[in-house]
Amino acid sequence: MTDTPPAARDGDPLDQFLCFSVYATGLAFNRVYKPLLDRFGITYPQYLALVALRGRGGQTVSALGAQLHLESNTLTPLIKRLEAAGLVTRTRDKQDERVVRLALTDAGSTLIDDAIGCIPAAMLEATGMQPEELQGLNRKLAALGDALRSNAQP
Amino acid sequence: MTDTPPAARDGDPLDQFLCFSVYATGLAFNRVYKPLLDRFGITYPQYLALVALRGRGGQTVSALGAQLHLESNTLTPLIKRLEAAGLVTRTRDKQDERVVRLALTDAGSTLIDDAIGCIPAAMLEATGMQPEELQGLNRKLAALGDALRSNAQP
DNA sequence: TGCGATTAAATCGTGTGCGATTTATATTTT
DNA sequence: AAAATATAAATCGCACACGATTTAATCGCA
Repeated sequence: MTDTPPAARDGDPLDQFLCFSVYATGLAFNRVYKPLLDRFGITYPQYLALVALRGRGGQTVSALGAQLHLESNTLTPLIKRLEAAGLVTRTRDKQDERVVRLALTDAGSTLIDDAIGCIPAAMLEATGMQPEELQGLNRKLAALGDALRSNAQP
Repeated sequence: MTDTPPAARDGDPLDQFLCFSVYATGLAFNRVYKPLLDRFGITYPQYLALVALRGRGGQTVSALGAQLHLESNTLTPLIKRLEAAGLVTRTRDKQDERVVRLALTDAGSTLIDDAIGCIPAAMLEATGMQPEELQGLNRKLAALGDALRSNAQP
């Protein structure tokens, strides 16, 4: 039993880090999503933005950012690509010209409805796990994310 | 009870997606890590690479990529930045000139030892959770990541 | 032996993330 | 009302990720 090489016995030292599991699982999710989303011509963050806009139209960039935990420096270019693809409209608010209001176009609405119709099921399949187990993991991870955000710098 | 606005009752529709919790928690981890790593002049992926190289010197780019779940298109520039910072050496293997062997410099070894000495404790603090709880989450997430990778395209 | 396949890294282009700054508009204060 | 402050987006530069391709070296096998 003593002839097991250290690397094999210890495994990857990174595997001890929860942050690494989160990081690597995020990469893995992206790789499963990519071929599915490619058929719709969108990226994963764009998919998230469309889902968020489907839930509530007329949102500002800041409000969308609050949902995605992103700011305008990331969102503005992303949204402009969605606008260029004809999926989203950007309109300056008449009451307050500083804010930009976002909405799905008909094409964007149709696309995200179609995507929601097939992608979540494919992703569930790819996890090979039971929905209840994934839901439990989701709750714990969401709590962890909340804790980290509440203890971050700003 | 019927006067609760839908958005408040349902919450963010994205919150139903486990992939989003993974994504958003990854962002949150990064934001806690950033000020800690800034003091060492490295990024989070660079930190992971240094930890992996500390565990085992003389690795090839591919072997490091297997640990990080990344490939040379991502790693080569990252490693070159570590080399430029004097933390890592890149050496062509004499037996097989295709492979590049990586090792920590003394400065790199000292830096990552110092970082390991204080950062994990600070991160644990930032989660506000118990180590056992985080370990359980780590195991479940690692299993999820493995499942996703085994069901991905390549 | 030689030449087509294979392999390891590197390169390139696109799309995020994000700190820092800028621009434009609104609000507050005096 | 004018100046100072605050706020919402946008812009800029840098560092990942990653698909696709390229370059260089090794291998395999007729």
